Amino acid sequence: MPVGTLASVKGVPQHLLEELGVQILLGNTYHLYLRPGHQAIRDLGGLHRFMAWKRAILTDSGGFQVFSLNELRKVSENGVEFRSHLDGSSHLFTPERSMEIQIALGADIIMAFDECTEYPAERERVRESMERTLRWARRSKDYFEAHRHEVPWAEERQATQSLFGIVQGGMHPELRRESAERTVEIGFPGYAIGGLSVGEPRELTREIIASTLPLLPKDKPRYVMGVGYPDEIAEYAAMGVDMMDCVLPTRAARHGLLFTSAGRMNIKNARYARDPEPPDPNCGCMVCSRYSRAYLRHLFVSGESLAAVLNTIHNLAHYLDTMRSVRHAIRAGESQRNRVIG
RNA sequence: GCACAGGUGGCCGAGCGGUUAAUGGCAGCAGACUGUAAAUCUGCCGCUCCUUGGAGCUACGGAGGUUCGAAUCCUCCCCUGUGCA
Repeated sequence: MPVGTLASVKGVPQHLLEELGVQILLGNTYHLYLRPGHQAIRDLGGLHRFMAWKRAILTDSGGFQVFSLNELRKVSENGVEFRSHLDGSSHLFTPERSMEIQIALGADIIMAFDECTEYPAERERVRESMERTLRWARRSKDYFEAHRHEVPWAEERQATQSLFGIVQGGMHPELRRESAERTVEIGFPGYAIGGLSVGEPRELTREIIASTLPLLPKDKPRYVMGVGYPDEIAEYAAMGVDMMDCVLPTRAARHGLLFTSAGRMNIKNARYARDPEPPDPNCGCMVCSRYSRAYLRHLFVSGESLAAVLNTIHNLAHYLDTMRSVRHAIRAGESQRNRVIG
């Protein structure tokens, strides 16, 4: 899932995202609440209509901002008090508030309000945080079920709109287990593993995913939040992860880092100044089939906004291709198995 | 010709007797980025060596001078800008 925090995948218009084959976008509760405001979006017919995107949308609950806005927030049992990064004003996010906003945005998948625990953290601190996330999950679900119909588009969306729970528990497998089991107990149509990619070694990320995944129902979507590099997402998918989101392809693109079949490529490097090759000769995307490294480098070092646009398109294409090949492999594997079984 | 104001490292621009290889910014080179406070951030950036940390050399228009010590003070010269002839 490409990340479009502010109802926009920075630099890439929706029709191009469709052309790239993007099926679902991620938006953010906290940001859209601050601007333009969830009421405005609701009044404009919901986030899909507002941003002219007919395909699926998932909204994050604001839980990650509990982590990322570390300096600007205060966590209590009731919720989190944020100081807006835009103007410094104070805002209280509770599970109920997060649900209210997300219902008003009207995404297809909305996320329970959680606390993304920082790393490193003392075991007790992680446990406390995990317990709070569980209580918030309960409250999120209760509010969602009681109020999900209070939007103009409730009927058409009712059958499909769903609330996902989020597993926390830091880097402690036992806490992850407990979090997973109790989240499943609450019952959601899909489950996320949160609290990863917060600065821990990549090896740890994989271990936690590996140990947590089997604890989540196989017949429900399993979503790892905030990962990863191309090789990582393929690996996680192979482990059984169904969904992932990450700002990496888009942010890195804006910073001049391209992901290619040969690995990372810092397109701003001087060595590409006279390189007529496409960024990735093995990539069939609309950027690689048309532009050279030399041109992309020129755009980047010149500060042309087209650089961000083209780099982002390529990186998204690369990520989407990666996932497409994962799907093909899965299908091939299934037919292989069916053949064996059949 | 006269009067002011200036000439600083690739560029712009601080410094105006010592702690100054010389603040900043730009340009340049490289790195980071993982549920987006990110078109951001970090490092390097006179030359040559040993390569932790150092050593040597060359530098603030030019040439002299004052001083223990000068980009900083003095003299002359060159150049640039503005104004007046």
